[in-house]
Parts: sequence; C-alpha cells; structure tokens
Amino acid sequence: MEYSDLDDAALLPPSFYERGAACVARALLGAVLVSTAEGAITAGRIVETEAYLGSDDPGSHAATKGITERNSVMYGPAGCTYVYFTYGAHYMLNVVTDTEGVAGAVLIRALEPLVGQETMVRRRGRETSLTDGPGKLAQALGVDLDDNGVRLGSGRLAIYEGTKPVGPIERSGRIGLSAGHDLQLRFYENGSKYVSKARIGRRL
DNA sequence: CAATCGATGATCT
DNA sequence: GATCATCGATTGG
Repeated sequence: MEYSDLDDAALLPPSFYERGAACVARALLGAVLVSTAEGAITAGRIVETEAYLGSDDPGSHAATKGITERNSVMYGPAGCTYVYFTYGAHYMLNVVTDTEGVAGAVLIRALEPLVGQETMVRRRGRETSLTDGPGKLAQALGVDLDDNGVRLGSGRLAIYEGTKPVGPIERSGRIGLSAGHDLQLRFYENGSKYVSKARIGRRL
C-alpha cells in the first residue's frame, strides 16, 4: 500500500461538505488542513471555524440577492475552497458547503500547527501567533487567490479526517461583522491555546 | 493588561 | 465613495 492510498482513505469525502454550513463548521473541528504550496508541506489541526449561510444571513457574502463575481464560488459544488482578499492585506480561506446552487461556506479561523512550523515562521516573519486567526493561517499556509474555487484534494490544499476535539466544542457569535454577528455560528475547541484572541463584541 | 488606530486594495453601490 | 469575515503597532491605565 502506498502513502497516497492512505491519504485518499483519510481525505474527507464530498458528502462531508454537502450539508448545512453550521453542521460542517462544527464537524471540521479536529480535522487536519494540509497545504503543499511552494513545494513545502504545512499542516494544522482546525480548532476554530465560522459558518456563513445564504440570503437569510446578513453577514454572508451571499446576503445580497444574486451571484456576483466574488461570491459565485459559494453557490458552487461543496468541497471547493473559497478564497478572497480583504482589508488590502489578508486572504481568507473558506470551504464551500451545501449542494450546488445553494450558497454556504465555512471560514477556517484558527489552526493548531502540526507540520512545517519553520515554513510558517518564514512566511509570517515572526515566531509566535502563526495560525491563530484567519489572515494569519492563510499566510502561514501560503494560501492566495490561486486556491480559489479549487476542489479540496485536487490542488495545493486538502483536509483530512482528524482526531476528535480534545476540549468541549463551544459556540459563540461571529467575530468582526457589522451585520449578522448575533447568530451563534462560530465554533471552537474550548481550552485550545491556538484559538484566535478575538476582539469579541467590538461592534454592537 | 485593554482599547484604539492606520494600512491597503478589491468589491460593491 | 464606502465598506470590509483583519492584523500589528501604539497608546493609556
């Protein structure tokens, strides 16, 4: 048996993502995100996520009626990545959920570094706080717009079945939104020191 | 510690 | 022209 066979066996199947975003967000805690960008392997255990829904969710990029160039990936098939650039500086990594035609995505907000920490340090330009925030982990894993709309496992990114979360899974409002922050769609592994130190509730 | 602020550019109105 | 699913530096207690 080859290593690639083992990898395929542990790769989360498309059916995993063909559910509601909140369900997938919770289920992704403990899974392992792997990047092979620039020929270097970096990986981490997912410890924090947020779900983004369709037109009913005012905080989602799919809140406005209709498909735009940016949000179109959210309406596409489940198990693809949705990457976008914001604040003039940061890439955000999401995974598309729900069936094709229904908008939904899960933002990966924090990882526990497992592999390639030296590469992460080089990309981040610092020794600490490598992956405890969405912009940080994207930089640490070398994620950019080339990864947008790509099927997980077919490009530079893949997500593998992981361990069960060590601590209890907690739920809270989403961070950094001006709308839809009241929905309890943030999930995190309580007790993990790799969860983002968020400015919680900074807006009303 | 906590609170505040500027950077910086794509996207949408 | 305004907004932004952020981050790091700086300021103040």
